Amino acid sequence: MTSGTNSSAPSRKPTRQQAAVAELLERSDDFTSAQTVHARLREAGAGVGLATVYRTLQSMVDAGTVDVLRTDDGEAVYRACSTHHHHHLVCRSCGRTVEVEGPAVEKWADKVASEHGYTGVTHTLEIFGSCADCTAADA
Amino acid sequence: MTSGTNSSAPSRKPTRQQAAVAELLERSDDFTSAQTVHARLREAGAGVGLATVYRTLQSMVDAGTVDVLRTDDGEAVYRACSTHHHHHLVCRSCGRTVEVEGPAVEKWADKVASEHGYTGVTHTLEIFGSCADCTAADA
DNA sequence: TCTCAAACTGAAAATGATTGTCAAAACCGT
DNA sequence: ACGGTTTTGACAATCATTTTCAGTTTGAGA
Repeated sequence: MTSGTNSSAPSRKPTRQQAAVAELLERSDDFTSAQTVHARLREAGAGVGLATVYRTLQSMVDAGTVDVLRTDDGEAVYRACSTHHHHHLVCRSCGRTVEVEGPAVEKWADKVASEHGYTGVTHTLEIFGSCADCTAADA
Repeated sequence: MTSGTNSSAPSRKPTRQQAAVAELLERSDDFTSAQTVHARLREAGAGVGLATVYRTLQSMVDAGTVDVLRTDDGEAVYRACSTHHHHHLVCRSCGRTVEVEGPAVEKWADKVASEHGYTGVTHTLEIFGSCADCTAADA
């Protein structure tokens, strides 16, 4: 129900395709959709099946090595991120992303939730804006 | 490009279908998907076309009378909310939703963003957990 | 009230991301 | 090399959402 690929095993050696997806993500700074990853890999010669891209991305999310969020139109986008808890400051135009932390926010969310009797609390927080370069370009 | 239905006009009298969708949302406490709204209206006798449900929901979002967010699987869900800026505390099991405010969080987000040179900042923040009732039921 | 154009509706078809299927291919330990 | 397990990938199936387009409704004016 969680992954289907591997669940609790110490993780095998990544296959060529898995490595390709992982490396592509490492190289790009912004969130990238599965479709785009697939297209880029194809262009780069190292073709990887679309289904495999989705599967790999999912297991990476499960493994916590990749963050995922949804664009306004519901498309899932992925990004290789640091493993500790953080949030994202994303440029609305170019996608440039900065990881940010806000310990105070975490505490606030937990407090508010427990005040209302909620347990097992998690939260999502993304900040959007126009980065300096894009703001300048718009002028 | 924004709505197609109405954009800057002082808004006409709502049609029977639009009223039906609006009333249904008013009556339900939790976030509801377009598909569900459509199904409920159909059951209730007052049938409204699926396309119309989507169109109506969208213009309500544009008008700011309804909040929208995405479930984990990317489905859009809607809820009639107060018009001032707020966030949601949503029960993961039953969907029970509480509107919460966090002025400090707003300021923090703006500050962090501007520190990184981002302008025109917006953000999304949702808190998920298991409400008291559901936590009890699980025991 | 009659008329016409603009706005609205809805059934059906189109779209597009994501997932499921399943036979072939890559791997692994023996 | 051999049998068993895992992964892959082309393709079909799903499913929410959008678009199309012809028929209906609405509103302002004659």
